[in-house]
Amino acid sequence: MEKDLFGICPYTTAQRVLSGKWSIIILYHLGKKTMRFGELQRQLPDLTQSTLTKQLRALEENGLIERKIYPQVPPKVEYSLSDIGIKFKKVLAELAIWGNEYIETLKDKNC
Amino acid sequence: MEKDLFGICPYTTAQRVLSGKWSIIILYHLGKKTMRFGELQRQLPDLTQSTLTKQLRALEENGLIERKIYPQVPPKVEYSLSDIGIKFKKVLAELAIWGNEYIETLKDKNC
DNA sequence: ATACATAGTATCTAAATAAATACTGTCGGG
DNA sequence: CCCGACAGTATTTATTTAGATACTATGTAT
Repeated sequence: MEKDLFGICPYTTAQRVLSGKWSIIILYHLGKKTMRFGELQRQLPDLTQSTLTKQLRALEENGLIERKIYPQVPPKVEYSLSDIGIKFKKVLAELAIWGNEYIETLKDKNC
Repeated sequence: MEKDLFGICPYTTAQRVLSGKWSIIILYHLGKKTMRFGELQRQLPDLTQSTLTKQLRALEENGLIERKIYPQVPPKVEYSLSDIGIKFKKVLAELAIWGNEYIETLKDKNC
């Protein structure tokens, strides 16, 4: 992990972690419970396996999630939120409130 | 504005608005006060004028900000948060708290 | 021996995003 | 008549991100 500069603005930092198409929903699902790869994939039918793998690796790199490998066959790998990932749930909660309000405004404009 | 589907998950919706490299910081700055284009650009020296224009247009399309043109010469254009943009400030507040905690964890791992 | 389940990798292509750079229009001041 | 201020546009290029598709490993069950 070769993360760079300190003293970075918290907003810039957050943006870096959240950009992309799937980070928020993945964090939301893992926030509900620890899940295996396959289970998570079933929650998210719109991304392919390789994309999901990449997203998970990125979140792991950034320290938001943890990956626990059980030495079994067939493989078992569990994904869960890290400590800082758990703290992110507060953001998710506000995001959910806001997202719903936003959806309402779209309906009002019926577009 | 041809935004599509309703009944969308609030997380997916939020993600769509936040993806990209600059949305959060721009919203943060406009949350402090209404600003003219040039003033905003001086706050954000890391993006070029054309990139800033595109980001602002995207946020406007998504209904998060408003753009007020004063018919003057030289031109004066003010950007501000819309109603739903103002509501986003609650998310920003949580994001700031989390972002700072996240930066702390990076320091602990000194990377 | 063969098939199945799980969690991947490896490549390649496509799409989306951002950056670089140069150009535009108009009014007032010098 | 030219310059500067402001807020852009236009075009091209580069970078980043995601998607499609095919392939892998291994132990158990049939």
